[in-house]
Amino acid sequence: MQNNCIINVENSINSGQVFLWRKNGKNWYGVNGQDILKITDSGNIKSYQNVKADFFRKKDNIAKIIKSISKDKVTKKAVKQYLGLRILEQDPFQCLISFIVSSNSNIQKIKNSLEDISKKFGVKVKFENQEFFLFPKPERLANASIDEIKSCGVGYRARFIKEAAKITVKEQIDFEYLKRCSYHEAKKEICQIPGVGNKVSDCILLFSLNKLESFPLDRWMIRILEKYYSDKFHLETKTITEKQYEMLHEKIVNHFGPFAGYAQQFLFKMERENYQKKWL
DNA sequence: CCAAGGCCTGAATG
DNA sequence: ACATTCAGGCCTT
Repeated sequence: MQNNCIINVENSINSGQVFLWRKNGKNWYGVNGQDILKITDSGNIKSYQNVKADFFRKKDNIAKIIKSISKDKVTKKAVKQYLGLRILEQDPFQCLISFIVSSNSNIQKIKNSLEDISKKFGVKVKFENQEFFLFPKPERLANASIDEIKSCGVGYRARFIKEAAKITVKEQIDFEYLKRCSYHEAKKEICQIPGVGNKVSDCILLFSLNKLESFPLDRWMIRILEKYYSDKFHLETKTITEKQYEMLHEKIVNHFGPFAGYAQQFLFKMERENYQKKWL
């Protein structure tokens, strides 16, 4: 019971949720929208803007969640192995752009691109004697040229980024509303944004909009399902169509329950570690 | 509704 | 060296 309350900062940051983070000595520093966060090894957060954000989702009853998602041997093992791994609650706009950038890419490149975007369009600040660039505001990216954005190494995603920023500025998307409404409603809304499909939207919903039943199905998760859950979720085709994705997600929520997103995060972390994949 | 092909980029593979 | 291939997908045909 007590053990379940521990937060493992390292595992949480190094699990493919966030990209603009670096370790300096014992402390982690990261960009979260218009804020910079410092996390000490004991898990205390200091905010550049003095904002009290629940970055580690302490509001979640983690003991209850872990009990809820531990439906089979595989998740039980993953949860035990990476106890303290948490879903992070990020700035929604940064999260949106981050996962548009992530599509058809990999962690190192995503990190590089996002760093370039911050440097080029974000405001430089000093925090604890270190230099940081805040994540650009939607207005700044909405007004940037496609070529300027492309210079950050994002290729064809540049126009998606500009368009997503424009939609945010025009308030055609309301993150505060999306935080409150249902998973399906929020998903429908956010999939309207160009460059945001099934997988990317599930990441945004899980990591910034409070939708814990969201279960991003990327290549790794599909591989994991094939490897450990072939009896429960039979996957025949190589490419997952929209309809199949939807049906698969329904089966997944039926199995793992309303906090399926946590199960996804533990499984993803476990398998990537098994293959010794690099993080930040 | 499904399948196939194209897309920026850079690190890894042959 | 150089050419493929591939990587946390999405969009168009």
